[in-house]
Amino acid sequence: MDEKYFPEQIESKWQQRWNDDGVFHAKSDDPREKFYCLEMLPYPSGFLHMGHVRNYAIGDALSWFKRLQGFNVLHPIGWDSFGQPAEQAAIKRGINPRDWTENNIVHMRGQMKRLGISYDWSREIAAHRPDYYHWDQWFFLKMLDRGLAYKKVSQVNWCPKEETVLSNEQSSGGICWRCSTPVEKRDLEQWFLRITDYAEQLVAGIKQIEDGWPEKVLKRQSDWVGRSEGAYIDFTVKDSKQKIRVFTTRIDTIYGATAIVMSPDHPLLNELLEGSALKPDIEAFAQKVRTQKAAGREVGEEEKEGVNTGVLAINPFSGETLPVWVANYVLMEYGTGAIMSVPAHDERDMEFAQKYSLPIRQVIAPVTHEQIAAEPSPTTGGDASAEIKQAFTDYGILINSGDWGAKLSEVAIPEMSAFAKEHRFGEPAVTYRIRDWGISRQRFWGAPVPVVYCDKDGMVPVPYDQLPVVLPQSASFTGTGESPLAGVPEFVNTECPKCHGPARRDTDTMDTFVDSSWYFFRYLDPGNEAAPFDPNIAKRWTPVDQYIGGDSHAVMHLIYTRFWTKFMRDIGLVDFDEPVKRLLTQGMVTNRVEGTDEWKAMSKSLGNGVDPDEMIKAFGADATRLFVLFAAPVENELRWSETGIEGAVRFLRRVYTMIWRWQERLSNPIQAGAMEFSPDARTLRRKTHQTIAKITSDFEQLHLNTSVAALMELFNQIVDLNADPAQASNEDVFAIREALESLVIMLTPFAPHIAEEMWEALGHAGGLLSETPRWPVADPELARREELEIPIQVNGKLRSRVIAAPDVSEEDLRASALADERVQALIDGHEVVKVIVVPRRLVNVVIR
RNA sequence: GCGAAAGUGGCGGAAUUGGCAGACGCGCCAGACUUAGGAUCUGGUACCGAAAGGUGUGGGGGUUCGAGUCCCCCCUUUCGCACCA
Repeated sequence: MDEKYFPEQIESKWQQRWNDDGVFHAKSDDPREKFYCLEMLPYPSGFLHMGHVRNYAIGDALSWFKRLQGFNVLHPIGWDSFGQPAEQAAIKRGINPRDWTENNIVHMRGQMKRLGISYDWSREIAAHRPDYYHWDQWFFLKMLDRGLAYKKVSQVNWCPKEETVLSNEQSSGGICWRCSTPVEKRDLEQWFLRITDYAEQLVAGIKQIEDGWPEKVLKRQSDWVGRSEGAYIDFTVKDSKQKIRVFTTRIDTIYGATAIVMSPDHPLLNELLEGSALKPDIEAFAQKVRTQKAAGREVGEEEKEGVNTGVLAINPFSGETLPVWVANYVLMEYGTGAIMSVPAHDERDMEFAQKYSLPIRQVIAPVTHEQIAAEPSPTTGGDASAEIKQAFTDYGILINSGDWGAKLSEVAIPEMSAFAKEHRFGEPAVTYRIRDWGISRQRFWGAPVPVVYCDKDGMVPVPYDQLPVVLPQSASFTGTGESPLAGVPEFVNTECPKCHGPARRDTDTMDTFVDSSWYFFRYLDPGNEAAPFDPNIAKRWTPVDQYIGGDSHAVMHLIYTRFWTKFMRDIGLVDFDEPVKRLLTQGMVTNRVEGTDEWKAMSKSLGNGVDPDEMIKAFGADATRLFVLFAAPVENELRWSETGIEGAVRFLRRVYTMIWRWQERLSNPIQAGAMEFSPDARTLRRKTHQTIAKITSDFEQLHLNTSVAALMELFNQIVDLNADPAQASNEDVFAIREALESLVIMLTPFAPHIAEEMWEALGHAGGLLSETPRWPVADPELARREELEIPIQVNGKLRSRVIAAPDVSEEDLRASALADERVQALIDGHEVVKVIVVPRRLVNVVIR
């Protein structure tokens, strides 16, 4: 041990020691209470960036905290190693994706180890290895067995830059999640997973996790699923048996419907227009809309456009005849692809009606609480003949609505739905916005879809005992949007499992989000060759106690993994609905983009990246991690600046130097006996216990920045004591040892290497981790303030203070406030109206 | 356009949830030690004022003995959704 602080020596020493002793090995048969701490597994791009460092530093701090508290902590890591960048490297530079990926993993694993993150490396997994994607394929077949995987031709999202299909979640907002390129639409035959079958559960399950997940993420998920309650209503086409079914959430406005509007893609359209002179015009219009849509969504709202079909339909409630239009603002993907247009009570319908001079009829009137109380009459609340220019979209009271007049919307909606059902022209209905998950990718670097096609037997799943379907060594990487696997005859040509005749393999691979939907279950049992994992072992560790990652995955990974868990529950692998109890979405680490005022996430292409290795080299892993955690609350954006990190080094060095200074004195035992603490020593002891209490509770809420601040405060208090090791009394030594040992233990989650080093210097052999919990427990007596400095206000303004014992009575406090000289001077000549005494807080004298 | 969240020193950010605003750190200023200082240590650092004192948490109003915190209006920023019937 050296008196000077050389981080690289200390860090490599302890990394070696931890590794040799296997201290981060989690054992499934350990009887202590478990804690599963998980960070989102990285894509092996080649280099860690500071965002990773922040992610792992947070998870590591929590893992250490729980370990020191005596929990059996599982803290694993792995690689989300299938995906685009590997293939791009192959296309651009001719490198084999497998070699590229493996090399990157080697480098990044080294970086993680140099950071000293306390992972259980024996559980490391990688998605691109056959022993992992074997189980992706297994899950796919299970879904196929249950009808949850299916193939269909549909309009899919296509990223023109990456030349691949994207799921709806990956193209949210109309742009590619990875490269932000606007997506186009293409008709392709694709594999889908029926996530829509779980739509209801994905909404309902939110209740189970609402205490542990950020509200923001749950709101996005709930919006994404887009549950909507309403009704289907059938409008019979005049002079025909055809019915046009619409979905509405506002059946109470149906008497205000002045048109039916259909999507240009509506399948019924062709039939309805049979023999109509308008057919060519309408088809031309539909084609125009399709072209606009395929080009990708424009920024800003498109003008509403439509054409009258000449067809008429009958409103089943009123018997009224309505024109049927086709318009670009009605989406085939939502509801039934047709709507009833109620201009008076829907903004979009209003805009459309105004443009094409459709009638606007008010059927809902605003209603006040007084009116509700006063038993409203059919005419209450407004003049129906008045011209309306703005849609009134709130609930209100029905007018001009036949038998339903005078009812409140809330009452009319369920009654009218039931009426429609009774008379067989409609029914209550729930619709969802979420669409099935398209998982086919025309890519090489992914898990092959385990299905073959036989001329005789058609589509045949690969039998479970023939898994995994292994990716070939290589392929021709052209980046043309064709599956590279299609160009590998050894792969494509196979034997039909049923008839043993010649057959062709499916040449698409699965979305990499399949891999990440269940990876944290594989950590529990990574070597299992018979199943993805043993349910009994999983029971021991799951659900995940704390998950940490960026919120960019709020409606991608995080919704897929919830879906996957519910599926695993249905096939008996797990016995719960929600995989993650608590979720932390950490803020991004940003850096100024060279030559601009913009702060953006660090990336190679922007040239604003910071290399963690350089930080480690210059300041040490401990200081780098400490700084990242101290610089901002974990959920905030962290704007990188190198000036602050020196403060972290300075702090660590000062603590280290102090330990060194006291080492000798502290390692000699002091005689037990009655202790008489000096006022300064008492102050230090109180500070120590207050700090323990604060940090312990801060950790529960992951307020890591304030924990570090509290450690610094405690250290400053020790410095203020300014004791000389050679002269210090036994009591001082006791107080200082208590403070320093607590400080070292509580510093461990932030700077584990130097903490271990200092713990050893304090005379403890065997390292900080032990069977008995080391985390200090605050003495409530000492953590409480010994005396209070209570502010005295006059008319709400601070005028003086009084020192009092914590248990001072209200009367005494009032008396001492009124006796205060300053206060008396201010009272002089005024009337004391009242004196407010807040126990332990303050006194406010109100004068006039 | 709709929705949500947030506006506190030069900067990152604290504030036991209605009770001493600015903890902790960065930066800056002064001093000490030094051949030297981009090292270290000590002190200072919201604003106005020589001081006493006054003013201060985006702006305006309100509730309260007391408001960074609660309520209303406005402004700004960030994020999410963008025809979801």
